[in-house]
Amino acid sequence: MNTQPIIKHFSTYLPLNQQEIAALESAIIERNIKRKQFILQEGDICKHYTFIVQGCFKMYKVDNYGNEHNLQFSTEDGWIGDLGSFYSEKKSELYIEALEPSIIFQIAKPDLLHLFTNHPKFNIKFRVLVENAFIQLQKRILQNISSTAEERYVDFIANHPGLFNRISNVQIASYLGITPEFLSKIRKELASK
Amino acid sequence: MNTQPIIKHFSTYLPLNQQEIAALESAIIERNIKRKQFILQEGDICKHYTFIVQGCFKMYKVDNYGNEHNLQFSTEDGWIGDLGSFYSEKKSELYIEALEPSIIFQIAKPDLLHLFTNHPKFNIKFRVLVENAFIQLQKRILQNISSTAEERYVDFIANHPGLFNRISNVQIASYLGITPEFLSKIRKELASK
DNA sequence: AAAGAAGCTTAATATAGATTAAGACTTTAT
DNA sequence: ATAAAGTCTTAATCTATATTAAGCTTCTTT
Repeated sequence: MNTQPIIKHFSTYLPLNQQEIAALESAIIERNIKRKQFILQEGDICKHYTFIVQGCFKMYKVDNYGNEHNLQFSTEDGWIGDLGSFYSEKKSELYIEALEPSIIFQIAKPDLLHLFTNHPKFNIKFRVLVENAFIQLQKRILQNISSTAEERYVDFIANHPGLFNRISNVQIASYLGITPEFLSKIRKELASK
Repeated sequence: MNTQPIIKHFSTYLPLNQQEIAALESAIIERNIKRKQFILQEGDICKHYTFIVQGCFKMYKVDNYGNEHNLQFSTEDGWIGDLGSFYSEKKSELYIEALEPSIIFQIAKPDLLHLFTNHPKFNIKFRVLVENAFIQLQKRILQNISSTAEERYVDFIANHPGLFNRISNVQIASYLGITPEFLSKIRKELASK
């Protein structure tokens, strides 16, 4: 198991010493995930924090009409998981599914709590991780309550230059909260400008 | 200065010892805020984490057309602040304004970082605070991309039983991302059901 | 007490975005 | 290699929500 990607991920923010690296390595499990494979399904309890070494995932909810609504995408060097379910240990309402063949590292809750207790640095790193994710979500909420679909699409493309060539417009529409047909219309209008 | 409310707030989650209470007390500044008074304005850097002892605040953005969009309300026993500006030390795009005469405790950034470094318990508490806020925001995003305005209003009322009698419908409409006129129409339809 | 500001509602009209349906194209699985 | 599944687009029609404007009511300030 090549743990370099996650060690690098942590060390960029706060360098880890040998002890901390060893503790981290003993907490992670490597998994290979196929395209379309789920790592979380509605009704499951989310038991792991997942770090993506390679690949791409979507996290979404299926509503009462069977429609999917994408809450989040994550790729290399990012994290994914249903924090609500993870901490409350209640059933999740979300699915997490691989959009590409992927390699992930997972940390189970007891192992994460052990890291928090014995190596304060991880506590800090995860506080900062969640703070940053929170700040991003706030921006998205503001956009959702104050911008048109076209503005949101333009902004999504600008802020996710990597993703745009990697996932389908159907997935992007679901993230923006619009139908694929309307996204197609928006793209046509933008092209003619 | 009666610091009981904030000590109780922390102790409910993780009891504080005498040392920690003393450290917390020396970090906080009490302020009385009048109705319509700002504790943050666009262009300011957010220098404090704010705990609300009594009263009610809204945090909002003013868009290019001069329209306000409410991102968050907070009341007694809650926190408010622009975390993005607080941690990045960049200018905020948000306003935080009292909707009622209020009493707050503020912790300046150096004092908070000092607490984080010297009393790990605060690190944990603030990680959990942000995690919970993050989980709530995720639910709100899901609702925004998957529900009608009527569903969002019904849900807002159900989840904020205290607020509903306390703030105007204009403020609620701004939070939901709709116009006050349309909210009025929704309320009429709900009443006739 | 009076004046002004803010809040709530109604209604007519306009627009953003959804729905339905269909056809062409591309990718994936057998 | 072929069928099946998924993708993208177009267009017609429909619906949710915005805009504008007006009138009435309730707070807030002097």
